[in-house]
Amino acid sequence: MTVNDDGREILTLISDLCQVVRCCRQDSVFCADVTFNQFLVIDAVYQQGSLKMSDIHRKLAVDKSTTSRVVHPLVRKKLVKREKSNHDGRSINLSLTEKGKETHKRIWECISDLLQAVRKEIPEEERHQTYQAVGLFNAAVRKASQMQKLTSESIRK
Amino acid sequence: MTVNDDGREILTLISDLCQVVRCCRQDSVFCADVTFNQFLVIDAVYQQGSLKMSDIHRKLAVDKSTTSRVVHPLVRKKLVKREKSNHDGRSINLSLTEKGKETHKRIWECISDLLQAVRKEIPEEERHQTYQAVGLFNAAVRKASQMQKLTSESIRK
DNA sequence: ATAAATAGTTGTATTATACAACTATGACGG
DNA sequence: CCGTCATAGTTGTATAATACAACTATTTAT
Repeated sequence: MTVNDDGREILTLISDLCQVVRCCRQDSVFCADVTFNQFLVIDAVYQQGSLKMSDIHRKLAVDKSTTSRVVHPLVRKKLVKREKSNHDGRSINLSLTEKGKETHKRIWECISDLLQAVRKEIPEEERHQTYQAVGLFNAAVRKASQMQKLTSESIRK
Repeated sequence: MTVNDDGREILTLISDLCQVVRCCRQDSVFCADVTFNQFLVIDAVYQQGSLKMSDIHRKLAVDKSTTSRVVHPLVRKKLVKREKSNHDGRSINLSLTEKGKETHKRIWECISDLLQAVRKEIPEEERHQTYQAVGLFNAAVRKASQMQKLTSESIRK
């Protein structure tokens, strides 16, 4: 396989990943009226007990404005609570309300089915290796994108 | 690792994939004023020489209306040509214009850098196995999603 | 004390996407 | 041959995700 063939294979994988990501995003819509992005926030806060907006922004790797817009409906739905930080007047801490914890539980039950179904589609002896490889691929694309972005930015200067 | 741990690991992988997919979509914006989706269409038509709208719809796995809306700007930009099919009065064939072919070439040169950068981030002896594993993961998520959708639809009935 | 950096919000805009409803055409069965 | 069903594609409508820019308020560094 030549260098160019690898390129095409990687593009095909990325294209397929786009579809797969879209599938996952859809599946969440019929569960507790929470989008996939919103669930990622709820889940992140759930795991940590409490998170700052800037933590979410970094963890999801989206713009601060996007973080604001994903979190706001969760506050409005009273799933998430926001409080000014004690240490930093700019900072806001997020935590789950009781309702938020119940919602997380319900969504996790929903999404667990999907995740277990995914798990079962992968032969048992290949699971660990598959997870490793997907993680490696993720890291590779992320790093390559960052390098590309820096290159493009320095070209613009 | 328990069943639930696997679920969480799969969710983490999917979440990271969302970010990675977003990175890829962004990188295309500064290249020939064509979005990533539009490039996927151009690329698909380029590889085949000619494709029907329904082929694109199936290949990208998006709604027919989405196919319409991704293709239309390409026709407007004169990168893609649409012609009524000889065999089926409903069907439309797409092919690249000369300008479209040139644009494909330029974008491919752009995106090749990214793809090669991704390639280099993966140790040589692990490349093939990584591509295989990502493909397997893609197929697993896709299949699981489809089964989930069917289950949810039959529950609604 | 001042400048620079950070946290977060809001304005603005683009892109992607799906569901529903529609028209036009083709396939199929009676 | 005709009616029904299916398919191809478009358009209306709407939601969600997302980023850049500009802003305010607060913290940090000089």
